[in-house]
Amino acid sequence: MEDNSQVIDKLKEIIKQKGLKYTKQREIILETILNSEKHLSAEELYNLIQEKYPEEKIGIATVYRAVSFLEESKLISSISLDKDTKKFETNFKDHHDHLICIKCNKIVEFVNDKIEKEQEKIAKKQGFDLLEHDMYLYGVCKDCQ
Amino acid sequence: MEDNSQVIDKLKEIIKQKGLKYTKQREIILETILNSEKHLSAEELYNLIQEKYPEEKIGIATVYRAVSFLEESKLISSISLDKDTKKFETNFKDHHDHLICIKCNKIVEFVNDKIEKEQEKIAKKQGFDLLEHDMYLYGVCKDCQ
DNA sequence: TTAATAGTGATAATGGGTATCATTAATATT
DNA sequence: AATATTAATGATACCCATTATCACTATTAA
Repeated sequence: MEDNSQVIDKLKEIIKQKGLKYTKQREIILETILNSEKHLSAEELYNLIQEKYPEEKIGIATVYRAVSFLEESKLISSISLDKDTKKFETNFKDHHDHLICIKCNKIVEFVNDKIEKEQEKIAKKQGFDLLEHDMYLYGVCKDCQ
Repeated sequence: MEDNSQVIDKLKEIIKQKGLKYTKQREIILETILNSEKHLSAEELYNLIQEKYPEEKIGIATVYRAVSFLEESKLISSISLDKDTKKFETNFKDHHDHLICIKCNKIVEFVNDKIEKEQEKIAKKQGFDLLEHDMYLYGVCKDCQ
């Protein structure tokens, strides 16, 4: 996948720049996140990898370590809702915001130009050069009402 | 404190309406949250209460139960950042969003009606009943550019 | 090829949060 | 006011996601 290899190159850069070591495990873990349509918990990542790369035997501790490293390196982000464990997604999808059901934790992603423009205005008015933002809307979805 | 007693009245109402029982413990826990300037974890709440109400002996389990009940009742909210445990604050402060400078960490609070209305629309379109939201804008402030 | 050491896998340990249960206390009824 | 009902509490055992430990492996630089 064209896009993935660019992100993986970033990982290589970061690792080299920090004087660390590039491992197959980190690559597989990052790639699995890149290929996923949805947010994945450490546990889900672990299971997915066992299915998809049965010849590798990546331990759950390595998954936790990698995910922590990748987040620190700003290649992925996490959200943690309620009693659920933390879930991860790549930072290299098109930008989107989140609408989250507080009952079933379903996540709907969306983009809204009006809001984006308004944010830009707010920042400008305060003299800020706007770089990015996070927006989470919390509510109850149709199924859970 | 004038304000607190109004919120405590709400608690009494909710409890009566649900056919539950009003206890000193829940009142103390809610009051402690209302009086705090900052977000408190269950542990911090427990310690604060032991200091401030040494004659009471409120168990940590009761703190967890109360906090969970209060959040469900929409009297308080929680956030959980990073590896931190969940922290609670009253819902009876003014709502605001955050504009944050990534260089000097300055935080500017703001409210924007247009965005609030747009959020409501987005949620409605997806069939969600919107309850609350978090919005963080990240950028570089004038002084740091 | 070798040396140095970061990374890994297995698993023990940790700790925040929950379940259990005997006891206490709030409410409704008499 | 006394009583019956049952929700709430405190103490603590328990659970389970995450982290720490440690012997071993694999990557990098020389």
